[in-house]
Amino acid sequence: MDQVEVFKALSNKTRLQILNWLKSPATHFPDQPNADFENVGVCVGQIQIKSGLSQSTISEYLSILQRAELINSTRVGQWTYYKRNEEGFAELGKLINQEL
Amino acid sequence: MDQVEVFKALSNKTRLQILNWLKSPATHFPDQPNADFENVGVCVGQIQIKSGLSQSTISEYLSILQRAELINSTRVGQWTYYKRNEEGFAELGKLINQEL
DNA sequence: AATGTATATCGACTTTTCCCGATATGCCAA
DNA sequence: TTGGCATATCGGGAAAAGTCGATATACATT
Repeated sequence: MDQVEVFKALSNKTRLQILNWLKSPATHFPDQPNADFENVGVCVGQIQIKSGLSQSTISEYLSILQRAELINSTRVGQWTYYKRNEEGFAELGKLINQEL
Repeated sequence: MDQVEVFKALSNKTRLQILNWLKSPATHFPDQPNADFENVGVCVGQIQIKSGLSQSTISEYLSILQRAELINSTRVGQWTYYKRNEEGFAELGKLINQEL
């Protein structure tokens, strides 16, 4: 886990918001069809709509968060679903408490 | 504590290093004269020398860290001493565990 | 095979960050 | 009060991040 990379990923209001939305997908994305939040998460399009930013920006943001190991993706057909990677958050907590 | 601001402050290798140095000042700054690390911390010049970056850059970095509430400063004569603000780190830990 | 939909990638432009050197400010000593 | 340090601030140039629209890719449906 690259420290600078993870903090950069967290240095943006929209990306922080996305992480927060993904904490309770059923609440924040009630319109996702065939929702299977536990297993796969939320698809890009839903996040994009809710964010109000462009499709390309959100796609980019999601890969930044993924490179930082804060979320995971699963491709199902033409959709890519993203969900939080709680192991990454645990590692981040340890980093803050022990290394910073 | 502004979330984006604190993560931006942490998004830089040199600034992370400074925070780490300030964890054990006696080890990292053995040459500081009249060291009173517990009370005031380490002065700008010592940090600047150790970092290898310019004086203006380090002064700037220290105020970024201070605005993020991660360090405190004390002015004594012509020196400004900086030390870690452990309350800020505690708050950051809480942020990660509870809000992110 | 052709079309439609979801996502990723590309190219461009703007804003922010990274650093520097030069200058200003504040404090101390002669 | 003049000169010398320590630090802060200013102005700028280069690199990175933010954000978009356009295009490419990948899959699904007809």
